[in-house]
Amino acid sequence: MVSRGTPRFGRLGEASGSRRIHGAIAHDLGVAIVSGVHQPGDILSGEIEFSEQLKVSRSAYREAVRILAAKGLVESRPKTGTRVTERSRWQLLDPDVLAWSFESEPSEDFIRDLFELRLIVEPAAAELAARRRTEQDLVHMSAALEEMARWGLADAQGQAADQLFHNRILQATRNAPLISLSSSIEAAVRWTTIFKQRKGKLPRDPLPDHRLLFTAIAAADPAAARGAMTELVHLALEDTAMSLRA
Amino acid sequence: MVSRGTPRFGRLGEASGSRRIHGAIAHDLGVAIVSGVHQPGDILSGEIEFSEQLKVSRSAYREAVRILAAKGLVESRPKTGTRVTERSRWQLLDPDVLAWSFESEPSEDFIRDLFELRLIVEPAAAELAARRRTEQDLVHMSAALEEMARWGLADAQGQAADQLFHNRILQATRNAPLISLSSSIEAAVRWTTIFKQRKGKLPRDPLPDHRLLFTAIAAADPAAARGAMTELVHLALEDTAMSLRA
DNA sequence: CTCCCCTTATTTGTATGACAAGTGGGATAA
DNA sequence: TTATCCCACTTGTCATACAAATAAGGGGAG
Repeated sequence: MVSRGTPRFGRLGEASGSRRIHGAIAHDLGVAIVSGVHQPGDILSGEIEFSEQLKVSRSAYREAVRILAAKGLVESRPKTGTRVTERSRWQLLDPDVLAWSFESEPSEDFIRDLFELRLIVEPAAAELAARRRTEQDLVHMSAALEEMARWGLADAQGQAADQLFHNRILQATRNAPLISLSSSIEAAVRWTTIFKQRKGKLPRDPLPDHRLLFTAIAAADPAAARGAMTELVHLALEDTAMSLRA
Repeated sequence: MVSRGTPRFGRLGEASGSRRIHGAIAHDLGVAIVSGVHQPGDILSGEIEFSEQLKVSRSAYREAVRILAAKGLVESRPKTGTRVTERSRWQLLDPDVLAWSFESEPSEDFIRDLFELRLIVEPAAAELAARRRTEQDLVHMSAALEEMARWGLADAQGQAADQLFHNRILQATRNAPLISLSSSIEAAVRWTTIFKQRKGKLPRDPLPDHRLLFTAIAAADPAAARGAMTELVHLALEDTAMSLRA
């Protein structure tokens, strides 16, 4: 059933969900599903058989399935078994599902769709931030921007600062669901963007555009903030497409 | 620890996740968390103790916790126990989390934020639909609209047709992540809107606005489609706010 | 007295085996 | 042929035992 040889052990870091066995299984199975190894409609082999193949207990395997079911990837019923649900029912914007998607060379279409969504949401978020940011928010953004400039964008610290800067902007929108959505997407995309540094360089230095965005938000200029963020997302799209094609 | 008396049995229908015990526990615990009974930082009593209180096996309880953890509501580690994570890490847009939120009288703020997000996403979706809809899409939308008109909006069949109509529009965007996002939100909101029919009536008959939206999409007029959808979301906001206040 | 390491108790994680419940499909009878 | 019932198969639940992780407290060295 499962075609992978016998990985068993999750990757190295990955922070959350790889240490415990059920997390590792969920991860591997999740990747196998989003990458098309198990296609919608496919029925996974029974719990006993599958768990024996993986050499884990049925409990651990079942907990993994519960995780996947919670994200809409599978659905299990007595007698029928556990089947992969159709793609339209997957929680594509769940952070884990996104991460799994980007781990296995997502399709061009998916990238396009995702950035289309970003181009809808993030400029609007920037606009809200420009309207609602407090002085405190500006202090935070500015600090992150400084860090970004100090370390450079090739550096890991610089990447972290970049992420922090964008997060500060989201916080300024004071909209929890919007923050939840955007940070999920940004985190997933940024994950892949790390590789871009190795092969080839950036299409263009993004720092000036970041400063422009900050200036617009500081000036409480919604239209300018929207425009600057739109530009940044476009840049990110080029980066991502480039790093995935290479 | 758990303050609820002894429900044990989930509600009546609810379709998914209430039948099996682990689903019921996840549901009850999920509601308890989003409604603030267990606040972020709180540590739930140990697995043995908690599962005994609920009179279920430890396995069933653990599977429930896995579900909640997959949605970011809790986080469990050895020795420390299972603690409710801070709200910023919750997957607020997960269909189940949304449903649980609406089950327990969500705060005004949350409603406001959610509709703010809808006002960002859905008009944009309508715009995309106007650009990309095929003749086939129009046939589907038209059929749903007819059903809506036939049954009326007070009827369950009419509600279903309404939902179908909006879903057809989303399908026409050809953007899977956007579909995933919008349908989650719409489903959750519509769930509450069912109650509105009982007490008080609608602010205004929404059917003409629906027809306007359809016409705009059929005419491939993105700007008009955006405007019409914006109007519809505003209407929905009034409905929802009204039904929750009452 | 302070700091560090190490032991230990506690909690989650995994394993195993047995039984209950549900359900699709085939056997059976009209 | 059609409808009904029964059965085998799969997931769901339970109970118990043990392993692994780790926060906290205690003891020893400086």
